[in-house]
Amino acid sequence: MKKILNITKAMSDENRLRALAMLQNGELCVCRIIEMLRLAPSTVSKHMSILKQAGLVETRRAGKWTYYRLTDGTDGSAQSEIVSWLLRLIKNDPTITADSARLAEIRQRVNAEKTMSCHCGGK
Amino acid sequence: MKKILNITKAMSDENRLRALAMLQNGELCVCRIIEMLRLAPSTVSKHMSILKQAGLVETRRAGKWTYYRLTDGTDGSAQSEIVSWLLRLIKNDPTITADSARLAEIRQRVNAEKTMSCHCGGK
DNA sequence: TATACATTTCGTCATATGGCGAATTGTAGG
DNA sequence: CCTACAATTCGCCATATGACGAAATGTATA
Repeated sequence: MKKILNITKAMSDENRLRALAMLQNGELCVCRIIEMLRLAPSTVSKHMSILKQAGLVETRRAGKWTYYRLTDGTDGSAQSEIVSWLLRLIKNDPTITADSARLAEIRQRVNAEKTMSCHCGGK
Repeated sequence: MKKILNITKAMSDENRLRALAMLQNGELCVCRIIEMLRLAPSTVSKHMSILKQAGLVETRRAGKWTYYRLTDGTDGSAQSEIVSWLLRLIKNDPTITADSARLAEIRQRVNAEKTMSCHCGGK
């Protein structure tokens, strides 16, 4: 029961849903998610840890960066089922489509800055 | 988004999950749910209205009683998918199995009291 | 209409949650 | 080692949530 509540509680916040939706297109480092959600780093970190605690996302450390990705859904686990349900439902939400567009821009910019030392927000 | 959050928030409370699980075996009047959850009537009423608002349950009025049931799942709606996922997951939870056992007792007692005027709790 | 009973609504309280900035931790590079 | 930067943890605040009892509402029946 505790486990299920972890999952449903993790899904019951708009910003966390937005983060999950963003991750559909592949892993993102925290700084990118911060940029997308326009929230304080500490806030985003907390959100991501809640998603991770629920088993909905996994992390990969690469140097100074931590990359988050959706938990692999090929195992038919409870998490993967629910996440695919969720993502299918919110796909057409205005907020989500706006996020997607902005994320595409960010990916382009990041790509262009590949050679620079700072990949994060790069002001 | 609002709609999805209504659903996920509705699912992110233990007592509401217990109520949903109970309804798998058929509709129940509020007084029975009160008895199962051992919560104040006002509290249970609030919980049920949240589930109804999310579209997870429907009501039927019969005289003084209001019966709640799971929303019909034959339409392949978002709600029915998520509820079946949820119920499958919590089926083996200790709290839920205990609830089921107690519900069976209550159904028996109620059946025995069919001829009495008060069907609810019958102290 | 008056009464009883099931349910809901309202007002209140304690706790949970989401937000932030400051301080801390971990890692790469000078 | 010392600095810089990504990310997390901590402490605090405002709001949301879940609990209750009291009062209101709806319905059947005397």
